Amino acid sequence: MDLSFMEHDTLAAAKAMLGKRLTTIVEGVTASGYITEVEGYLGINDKAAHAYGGRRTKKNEMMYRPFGTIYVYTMHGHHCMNFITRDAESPEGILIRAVEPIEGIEVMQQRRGRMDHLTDGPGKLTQSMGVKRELHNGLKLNEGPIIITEGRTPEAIVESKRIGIANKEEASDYLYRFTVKGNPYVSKDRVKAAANLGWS
DNA sequence: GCAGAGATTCTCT
DNA sequence: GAGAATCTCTGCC
Repeated sequence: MDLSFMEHDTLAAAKAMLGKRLTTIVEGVTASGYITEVEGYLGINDKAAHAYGGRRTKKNEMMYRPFGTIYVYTMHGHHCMNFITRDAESPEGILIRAVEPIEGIEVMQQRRGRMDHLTDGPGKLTQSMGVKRELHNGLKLNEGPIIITEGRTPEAIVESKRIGIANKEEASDYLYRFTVKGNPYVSKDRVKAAANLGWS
């Protein structure tokens, strides 16, 4: 699909990312899900972002690549996946925090070593979908094993504070986390599932 | 060369 | 709700 919606406005792109179908093909196995939760990270001026103040290191180098680049980092032994927006002048990106599983449930369960809670968190979905820093950091969306295509449309979008950055001063209060209202496949909050899981 | 932190997850209380 | 597990990179000594 056309990725040009990621070229200019990161927060608009983050909201547009909800409902897109994310597919990975790793070790010959396909897994996919609808994106249900994302967070925006606004680079230079965002104290919670890895690129705050223009900080540029070996670890966050991929944030300075063009929109459509995949940035995978590890922390506490888990992998987190971001889609980079804009360009080298604006090192911004979208953290993919949760998806609703569609395809490859069995391999997700196998990779996770459990039957539920497969993709309702940033470290969980990368584990379920086989995403690893050493394999996928720096690749381009839709030019390799990680693909997004059109999916579903959220009935409504909920804005909330980002998770895990409580000590980032004013940036802690930014409402840059977006979830599909009524979809239970999201991190942290226990959401009462809507009849259609929040899709229109 | 090493201490410490981090956009997390799991388990137990 | 708190604490441990666990891994890489950064920053400072």
